[in-house]
Amino acid sequence: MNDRGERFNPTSYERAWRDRWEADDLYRASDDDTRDKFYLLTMYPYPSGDLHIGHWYAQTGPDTVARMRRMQGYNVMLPMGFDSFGLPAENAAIDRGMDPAVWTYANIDRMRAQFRSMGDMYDWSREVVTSDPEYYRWTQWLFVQFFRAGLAYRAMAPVDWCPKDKVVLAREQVEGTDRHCWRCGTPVIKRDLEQWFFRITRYADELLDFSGIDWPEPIRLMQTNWIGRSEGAEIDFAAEADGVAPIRVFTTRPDTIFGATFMVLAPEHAAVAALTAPDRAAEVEAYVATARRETEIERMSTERERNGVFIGAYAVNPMTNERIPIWIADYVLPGYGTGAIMGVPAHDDRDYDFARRYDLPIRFVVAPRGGSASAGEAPGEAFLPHTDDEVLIESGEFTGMSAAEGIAAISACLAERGQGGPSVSYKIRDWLVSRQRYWGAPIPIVYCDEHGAQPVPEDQLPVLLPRDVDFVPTGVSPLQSHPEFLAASCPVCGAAARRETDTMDTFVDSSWYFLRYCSPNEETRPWDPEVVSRWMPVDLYAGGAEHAVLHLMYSRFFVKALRDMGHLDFNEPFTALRNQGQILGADHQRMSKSRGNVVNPDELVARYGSDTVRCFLMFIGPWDQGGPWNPTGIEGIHRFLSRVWAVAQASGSGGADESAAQPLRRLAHRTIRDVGIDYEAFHFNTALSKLMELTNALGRARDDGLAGTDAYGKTVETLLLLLAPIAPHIAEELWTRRGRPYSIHQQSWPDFDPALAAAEVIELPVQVDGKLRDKLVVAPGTPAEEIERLALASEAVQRYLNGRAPRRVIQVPGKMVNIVTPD
RNA sequence: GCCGGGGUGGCGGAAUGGCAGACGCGCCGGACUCAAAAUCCGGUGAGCGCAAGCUCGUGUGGGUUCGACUCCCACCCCCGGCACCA
Repeated sequence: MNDRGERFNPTSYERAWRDRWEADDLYRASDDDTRDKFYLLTMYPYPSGDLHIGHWYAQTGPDTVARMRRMQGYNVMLPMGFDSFGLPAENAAIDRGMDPAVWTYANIDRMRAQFRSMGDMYDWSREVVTSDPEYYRWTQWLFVQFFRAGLAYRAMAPVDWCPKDKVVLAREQVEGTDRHCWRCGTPVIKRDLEQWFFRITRYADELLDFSGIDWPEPIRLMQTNWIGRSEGAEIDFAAEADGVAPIRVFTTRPDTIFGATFMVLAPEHAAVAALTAPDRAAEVEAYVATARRETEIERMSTERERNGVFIGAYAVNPMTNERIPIWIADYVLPGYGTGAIMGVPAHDDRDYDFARRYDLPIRFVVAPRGGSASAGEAPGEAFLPHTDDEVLIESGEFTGMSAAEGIAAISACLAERGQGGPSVSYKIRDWLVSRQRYWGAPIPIVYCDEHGAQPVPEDQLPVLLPRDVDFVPTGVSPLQSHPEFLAASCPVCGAAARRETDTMDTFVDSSWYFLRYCSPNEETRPWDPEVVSRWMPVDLYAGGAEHAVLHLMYSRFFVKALRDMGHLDFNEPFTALRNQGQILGADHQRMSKSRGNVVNPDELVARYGSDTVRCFLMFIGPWDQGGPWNPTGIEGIHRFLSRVWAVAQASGSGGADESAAQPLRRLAHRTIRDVGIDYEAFHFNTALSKLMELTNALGRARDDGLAGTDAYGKTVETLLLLLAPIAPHIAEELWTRRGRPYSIHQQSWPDFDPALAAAEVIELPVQVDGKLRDKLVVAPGTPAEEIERLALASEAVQRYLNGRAPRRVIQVPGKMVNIVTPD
């Protein structure tokens, strides 16, 4: 012991405080609190085994904000849980013979303990584990609601199939550009299988509307692009073949129809077989077969040459009445638009390449207004008109119109003639939710020979996942070979029926977990609607940007669909969203066990304590930026907290000069103002730098003999209150050591006095021609004329002015003076 | 290719039209010590100068402005997303 108190030793008290906070239920969020609620959600983790430093990074920022909100008087809920269904558990079962449930729950136990060492203010009484039957019972219940509402349906869809293992592979189990099976290396093939879908496309337009939610612009753009709304027209081209219906194409540029010189169908298009001329059949069949075998990656590649085959049939352009040849080519995708296009080579890059390759006519029908481009000339490249400076040419009655006018007029004309009309296409597809996997929530459907697919009655939920299954890879899902699981009876007629063996995508689990947190113990319904409408929507959601178009869009879809079914009374799940950056390995690569670059925080916590690790992570840079892991500098943060320790325990003798401590008091008020702003904006690094400045100022004041002043003591307590959200343990320890009442986390956030926070004197830079030459020290509010007089009187300014009168004097009040010299 | 984010000392970063480099790391010097560690104090963008001070400096090249890291135009590089969507 010395006069600065005992040594800073966080391990001596951190754990004890966490135990006490937990024993006292300090963070229990009450449903009946009358204060304003603040629901802060962080993305729950997959229980992969151990927490890594990235989890600490992601969680510490939101915890800091949650703690400040609580001190500001909000009823804060910060829940935590586990997204515990998924492939890694099943892999552990296959590779190591472990029961996926045993593996998963052991990981959860370990991670829960690691989470507790962070000191975050989670309300663990609300914990949600998605693989618990008490949870997935309601995931299944939701599936049934979607099914009844027509939002869940079954359809054939191509899936990746390993011909050696005879098993359906998930997208992430297909590796490399040659698309081989991750287990045996055999190239995968496409197979059509019955799959379950959620009809998210029904909400495409509403999902494009982000009004009223405060989300990062990049995320909104990613979702917008993913949904990919395009306005245009559908146009019927009569087929020159007996008994074949007109072929409908989708185009965003109906104004260019007079330039359509051929038609291209996707190889999968339903009309191909009927249209193909006998002498073309062999070539067409070969092409279709190749396209079907081809991998998505090959087909999607923009590098490859566009190729196709003529099918020996013709269609009629409804505007020109010309016969145009029909081709098939794999650059036309079966799933977008109508799977058929009109080829306008003069005004579309892809059609241009195709026409050049196969010597198809290229006809210009759009030209610059007043320009002299003539049709029929071989162009250097296709050009895409997109402004009103261009007009239609060679387009019959539409010649002379702008592109926009042409789109409207031609669409209207086609509609009038019953040959199509305005139309909208989307890139987004319905959400494929079935997985041919074991470790997920079973899809609650049974198949009856008589009544088809029937939902399991709600009072029979959950459909429990059997535990006594064999994980030796046999090529089929373990559920397929489990007779007791398969056997069911039809809910309609009671006859023997077969149970669905597919399980749900884990993104279904995570599309509603934030609702379950509100009333996690409901046994007769998924949530209590009253409690949900009290807590929801989430006020602030913090997590990684990698979920921009998956989880974050699925959750929006769920909320909108459940609203329309009458289960919810709001439109959006997450009012505000903030994305943290990603902590990369020291090698600048994404952290992963296989790369061996994962940083485990446990040993850092053991060495420096939780507060130091928290502060260090928040100090290394802007929270939304992330970056490669580099522990250099953690000592500096440890020193900072050690200085906090020292200045908080300094004691002074009486008779200290209170007025000499006035600058310290002013700095304290300024710091209250600035740190509050920074925490709210997730600028934790600059908040900490201001706390360091305040701490350093306290150290100087102590060395100047001011430790006994009232201002010093007040400033120490201010420092502890501002530090409490980001370094909760040391703040509590020092607070109670000063004899202040437990707990600092139940204190009010300090107020600042704007008069004290304002600067007492201003140091005003004086520039000559924009270059700094001198500084003036003036009181705030000094009149401009006085400042100008002082600036012009400056010796340095006089030297540059050299006897001349200034041409101009520019002042920015409180900021600077600039003197502009003549010439 | 398209969309988004970014590029500032030896390093992490601060400043979003007004003193570039706050805060911290590292390094250099000093105090304390028999010595070291720890701690504390001072210095630390580059160049020139004994100094006062001057010049240059925020990816590159232009521009706007009294004044640009910040705004505009063109380009280079790094990271992320999408990728034949008609």
